[in-house]
Amino acid sequence: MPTERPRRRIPEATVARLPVYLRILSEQAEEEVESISSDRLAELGGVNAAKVRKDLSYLGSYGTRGVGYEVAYLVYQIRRELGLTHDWPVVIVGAGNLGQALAGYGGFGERGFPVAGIVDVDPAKVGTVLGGVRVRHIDELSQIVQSKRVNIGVVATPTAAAQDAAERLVRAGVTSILNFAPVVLSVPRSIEVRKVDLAVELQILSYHEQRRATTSTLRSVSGGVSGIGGGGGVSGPGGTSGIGGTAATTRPASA
Amino acid sequence: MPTERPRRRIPEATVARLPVYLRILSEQAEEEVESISSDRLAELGGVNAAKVRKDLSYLGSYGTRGVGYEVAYLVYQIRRELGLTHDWPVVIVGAGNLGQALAGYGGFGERGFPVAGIVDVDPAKVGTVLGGVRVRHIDELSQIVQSKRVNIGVVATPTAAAQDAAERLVRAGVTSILNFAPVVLSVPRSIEVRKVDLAVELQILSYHEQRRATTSTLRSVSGGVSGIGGGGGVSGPGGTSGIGGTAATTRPASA
DNA sequence: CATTGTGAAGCGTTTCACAGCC
DNA sequence: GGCTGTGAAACGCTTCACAATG
Repeated sequence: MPTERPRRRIPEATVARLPVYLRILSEQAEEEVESISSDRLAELGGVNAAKVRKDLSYLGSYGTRGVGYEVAYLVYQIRRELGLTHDWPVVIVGAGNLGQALAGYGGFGERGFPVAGIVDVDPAKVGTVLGGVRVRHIDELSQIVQSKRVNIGVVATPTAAAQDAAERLVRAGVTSILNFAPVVLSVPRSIEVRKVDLAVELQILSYHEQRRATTSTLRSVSGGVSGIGGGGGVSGPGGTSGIGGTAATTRPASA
Repeated sequence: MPTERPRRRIPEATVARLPVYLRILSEQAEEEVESISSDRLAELGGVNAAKVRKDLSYLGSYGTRGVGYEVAYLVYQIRRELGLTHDWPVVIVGAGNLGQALAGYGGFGERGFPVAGIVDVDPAKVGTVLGGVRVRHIDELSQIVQSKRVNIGVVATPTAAAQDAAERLVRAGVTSILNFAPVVLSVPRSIEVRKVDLAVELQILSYHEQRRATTSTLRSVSGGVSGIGGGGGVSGPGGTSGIGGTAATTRPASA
């Protein structure tokens, strides 16, 4: 049993799906499922089975032909590959609506990302407690990052303050940033940035809604919606769904 | 001046970037900038200039060679293409931490997505007011969707309740869903679903952090971080940044 | 014989490079 | 001269199809 690290560079698209497999596999493990086929995993994840196999193949060959994958082992391998063998404390900048929600949302800590601290510029907010974490002043950012060994920062400030927040995070020593503000952050190339823009997501939906209305002007206003919750199929109309962020073209499995 | 609708199908990747251009262009318009080149727009958006030009070309040929694009006109074209010529009221299911933050976050309404309603199963939450909107019981969902002509629903429930929420939304007549719960929703193919999973984003960052640690064990602990905020360059190390969700390979412009 | 693992084909996206135009 | 618009090349991701195999 070789515990060697896979040398290959894993494609970004695959990296983005591994967390989804991981969640599904963890659920299966809880339900005492010991083995799973690529077909089943694909069904649960709303993806193509070939994609699942290719994705998993980047981790190494951990399946058994004719049988499937051992759930527990796969969970272990994915965790290792994603660097989830230990916790990654995060620091949140901005204790507004969003920052509060993030701090209060238990799912972060549960999934291995405990909130090491939350900071704000506004002295009025300092001292209040959110999700068990006391809000501290932004000047204490460096100290928090250093003492708690934080690598990941979350920007949850208003748009105007986001760039400054990012710069402070970088100066404090953070190397990855999750940005919720609708701006493109300017940071050194060595810093990994991911952006989540809620308005953009809605605007993409708006595009499809608009298209629906334009493409075929004739259409029964609330056509055949039903047949929900049946099998395991998933997904939007050749659009984006469970896995794959922006460019997943998913089709239901239809067992 | 042809106001004809572009016939071409716009690639999904482009659709995902148009909102970003739109935001930048709107900002430029506010600063009284009348004309902009693909180079400048690329710089501000953290993308390649060729990509900007190709993206905009799908809208039609609205630029002027040797000059650039007229900001106001481009704003108008992108809005039209994205279906943002009118508002899209949204309904939020789930008045927990996240639902509250979303309702309280003014940015939604400002960007053309007013919160038409927020519902919850918990009677204790019904009646409370969030961001100016009173929480109503989930049984009133259909009525809200019908009377306010809502097309877009937001799932902000705990994981366990998400599938039910989605089914209710679909039954109520919603045709697009923005899902914040970490599950793959099973809905009819005709429904457009987009998913935002905060834990997944963090896990992707974790992967890169882990990789950083593994790839080259020798490295100055807090190497050359500086040179921030200088020009207009952007982006991560060949990874994801401003534009492009999952698969943007951005490189700074370095004027 | 069911299911994995994977070359190879297919497809969508990005980038290049330059002709076309103001 | 500067900048757009776009074929064509390059790239990465997805899907197919089937040989390999427990």
